[in-house]
Amino acid sequence: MDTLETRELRYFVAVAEELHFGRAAERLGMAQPPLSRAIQQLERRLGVCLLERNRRGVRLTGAGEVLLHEGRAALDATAAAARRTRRAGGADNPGGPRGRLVLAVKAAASHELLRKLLDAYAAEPGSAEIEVLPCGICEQEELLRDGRADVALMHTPWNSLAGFDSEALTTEGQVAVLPAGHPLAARATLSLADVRDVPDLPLARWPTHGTYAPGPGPEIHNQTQLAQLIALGRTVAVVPDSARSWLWAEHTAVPLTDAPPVVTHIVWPAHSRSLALAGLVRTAARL
Amino acid sequence: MDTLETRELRYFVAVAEELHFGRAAERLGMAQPPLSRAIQQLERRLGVCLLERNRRGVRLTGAGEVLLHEGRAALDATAAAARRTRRAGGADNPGGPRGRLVLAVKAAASHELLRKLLDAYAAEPGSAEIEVLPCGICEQEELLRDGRADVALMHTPWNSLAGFDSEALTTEGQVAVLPAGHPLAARATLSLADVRDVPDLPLARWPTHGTYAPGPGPEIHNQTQLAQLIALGRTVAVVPDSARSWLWAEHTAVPLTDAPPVVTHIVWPAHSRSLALAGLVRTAARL
DNA sequence: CGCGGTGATACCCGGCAGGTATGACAGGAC
DNA sequence: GTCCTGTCATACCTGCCGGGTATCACCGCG
Repeated sequence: MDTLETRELRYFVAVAEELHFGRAAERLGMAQPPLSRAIQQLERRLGVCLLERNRRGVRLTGAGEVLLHEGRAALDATAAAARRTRRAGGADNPGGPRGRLVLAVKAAASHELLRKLLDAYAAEPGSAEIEVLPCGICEQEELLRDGRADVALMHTPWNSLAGFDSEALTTEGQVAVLPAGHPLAARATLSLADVRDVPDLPLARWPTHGTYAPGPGPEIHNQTQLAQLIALGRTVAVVPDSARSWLWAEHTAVPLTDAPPVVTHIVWPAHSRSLALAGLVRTAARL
Repeated sequence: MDTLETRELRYFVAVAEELHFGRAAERLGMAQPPLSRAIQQLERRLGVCLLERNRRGVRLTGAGEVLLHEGRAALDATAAAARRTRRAGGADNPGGPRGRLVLAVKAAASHELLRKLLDAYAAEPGSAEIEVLPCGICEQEELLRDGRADVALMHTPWNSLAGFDSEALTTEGQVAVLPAGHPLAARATLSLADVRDVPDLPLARWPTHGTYAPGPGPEIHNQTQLAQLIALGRTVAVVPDSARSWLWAEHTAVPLTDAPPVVTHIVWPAHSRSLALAGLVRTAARL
């Protein structure tokens, strides 16, 4: 009578994202009429109008917005249930590996810490196998939510940690990375205002969920590209202390006095009950 | 091919909780054979053995345990999606009430704070209607997860806050509530060890998720009952400072020196995006 | 005024969810 | 041993509903 099926949620999320029944149906691999009917049924069953059909296109109502957000969360949760169950399935042999953990890390961040953590955990008795999944910083939350990863190393203030359990591991300051020859590179320290307003060195921009904030600086896709652009004297970047390990000879790092400190956390889904995960977190907390 | 339907999750959770196909089928309002078949299909599709069928009864495998936990979370999420969408449906008229918020509070806790919060929020321009949902302290987390409530006032260390966003509001100490005539009632302060080891006054026990921890003290169902048992000289209780407001003349409250402080938080689902909720949290933070 | 593009409707069909009847098997009472 | 009982699995049937195709109704636009 009143329990949503995941099929219905999948359909609605597709329509709400495309705002177009035809395209949504194509994405779902089905014809348009059954999709229309399914959405109508959904609206009737919920007793709520989800979409506003103007003759030209479709718009979300308030309730539609709510269902889009909540539905995505629910779909993530069911996908996570399936994935984690599948992964737990192989490890039914007692005495064998106590499961496998997937650890999501931002590519090339916290090398040092990651190495120490993996070594220390591998030395624990009865430790599980750890699969390291490199990814962009914005994907980590999604990976944890939909079960593709079990645990992640995240960095505030960039990641939000909302909805997860976490434990802080290390704190570090931030530095400005400048071309070695630049006048500012001679300074002992800088402030954020200093590096934001250099007319010949616009601040590099990183993508957030695939899109770039507006600004004069170049759009950065990866760390190598950033390093090159700095070396060429085209931009400046603000990065955590530990990033000094990948600097070139043509780079100079100057400490920033007023940049927010970067805290590395180990993060996992709040309801997790995995023994292997508990062991990894305990090991991390002892580092 | 690989996406779980909520129907399958509902079925599996029922079987995993009952550990008995017949009873689970009855609970689900269906016959046993289709249920058996559905679970077999689920196992085949996941490629994982979930249940160990010994001729006498059923047991969960490791993967089954995982699916029970994750599946419950997924079912809660879909139920929350349905409920929140339904509730958002009424408020489609712009200019009308900006939605309605359901606030879960432990019955009879934080009277004072609640009153101040409701008054302050009602005075805000454009504030939503607040429905107060009294409940036991253990139900609050479930209510938030499955969408029956949007926001709650919780009290650490009893509630866990894991998986939610929260903001601390007030901190208070705890007191021991004793019969007025008892020798300990004459003391200016007490320690936890003092009240735990009184032979004639065993510490009252509150239920946790419907069950009681073992111990000598009486099992308490509600606050009135507790008050009466204390007045009769049958038990002693440890409660937050603010509970002084409901004490009887026959009660004496003595501050505890080493009890953990009780922090009242306002708590909401981490992914919530409701304007009304944001307003309420802002109001609470200013108190 | 036709034409293209949108979502809705009408109708049909096949698969699968669900029911009933029954089987297979283990354990207990005697 | 032989019942009987309680368990889950199998066999088979049926009706519903999810999905497909064809078509309609409507609007905006050249």
